[in-house]
Amino acid sequence: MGNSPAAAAMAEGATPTDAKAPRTERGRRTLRKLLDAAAEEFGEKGFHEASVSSITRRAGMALGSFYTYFDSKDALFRALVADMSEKVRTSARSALSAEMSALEIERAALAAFLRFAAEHKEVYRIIDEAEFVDPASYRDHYETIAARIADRLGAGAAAGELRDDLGELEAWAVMGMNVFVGLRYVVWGDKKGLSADAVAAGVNRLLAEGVLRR
Amino acid sequence: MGNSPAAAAMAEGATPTDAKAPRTERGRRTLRKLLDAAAEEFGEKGFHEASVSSITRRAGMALGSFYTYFDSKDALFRALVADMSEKVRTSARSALSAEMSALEIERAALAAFLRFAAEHKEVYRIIDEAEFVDPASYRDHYETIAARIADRLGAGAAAGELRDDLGELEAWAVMGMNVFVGLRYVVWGDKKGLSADAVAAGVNRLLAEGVLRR
DNA sequence: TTGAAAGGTGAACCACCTTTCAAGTTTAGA
DNA sequence: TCTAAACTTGAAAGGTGGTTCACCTTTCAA
Repeated sequence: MGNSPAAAAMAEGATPTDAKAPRTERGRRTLRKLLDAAAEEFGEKGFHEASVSSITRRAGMALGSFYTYFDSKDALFRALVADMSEKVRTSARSALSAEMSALEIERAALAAFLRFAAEHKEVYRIIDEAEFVDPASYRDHYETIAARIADRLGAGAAAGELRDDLGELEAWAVMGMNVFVGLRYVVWGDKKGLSADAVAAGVNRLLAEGVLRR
Repeated sequence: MGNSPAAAAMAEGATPTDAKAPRTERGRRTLRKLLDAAAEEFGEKGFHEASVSSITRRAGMALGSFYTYFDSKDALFRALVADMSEKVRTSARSALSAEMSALEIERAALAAFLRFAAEHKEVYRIIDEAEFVDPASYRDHYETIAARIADRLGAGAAAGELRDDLGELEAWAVMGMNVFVGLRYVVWGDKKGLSADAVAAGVNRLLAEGVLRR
């Protein structure tokens, strides 16, 4: 939140028309307030319950100003999804380093994602709702992440650490595990639940050993 | 679709007031047409884009008749979620038999779920949208399924086949894998994609062996 | 200093849909 | 057969909230 999500949205695949680029410093500040307010509002209420007037109220500006920055409520939502999607990917990637083993990489990526989700519980709601408001972004989000996981698995295989028959299917399975344990232990988790590291460790052991008794 | 979803909804935890029980044969037919039309409409358009008038048009009846059977659009949606949720659980359970090994049970459950999803692609949209329209049902749906998976894993451990430290975390991980491969290969899958059995086999191998090269 | 562009304002417009209702038709059981 | 209850009908009430617009204020480069 706060670090120019519009610019991030532009850098990604989002249509340039999603946000109208402000030309002055004041304009950039206002756009940022709008995006932050929208993340809160959509996160709390969901797309349809959220209202443009409530978002502008939250951002401390008049209703009409909204349309200086976005063509529609939908366009705002699309910009937000692109931004969140980017942040999710960045959060996982920044936790990785080259000297980790393939398994450590998966553990670190999941732990980082879980920590990010804990700080930004809105991401789940916002990205999930994109399935209905902006299906293309939704699909794109998960396909991009799956592709990244598949790459990591491929690299692990090339290094001789992982099975060399891992592909897209396994990448989607790993992604599904990660998303669902995040939903359960981070978004719905109570205070005394498992920590991000504990969850990541458990999932990692599943990847390493499977479920069979040995 | 068609086998008295209202009754199923009642049998489950859904509020009895979600659907008003018809008293004549004609009424039961009308309620069924309404529920089937709603499953189509919500599946295609999502909750908010769907309209009561379009649903009644699809069902071939007057707009006003809707309120003979449901108090609101929300109530209809709730009844539908309860019904779909029940069907998902039934589909997996009916594919299992006692003489299967723990691993075979997981494979069969996933294959059955995938086949069900292939025939009822609306389930994904309807259940996913419950996150926004009826959060309690959404959470309930996944918690119930996770509990069932956890039970199966526990039984496998008791039989000496599976690790005896598998719990809720692993159940959520398995559920996540299943849901996501279903999304990718069934809901979004093209004609020439992997079959339900091929997907289930791949996921099952992950459960059996993990990702490490051996 | 100045004026054109950028940004801000909020009342009002309007399209869309859920829900109601009063009046008709059908069903089922006595 | 008869009648009360069940069911059907579609026009219209009523609410909601996204979007527009004409006018005002601020910014900034020349």
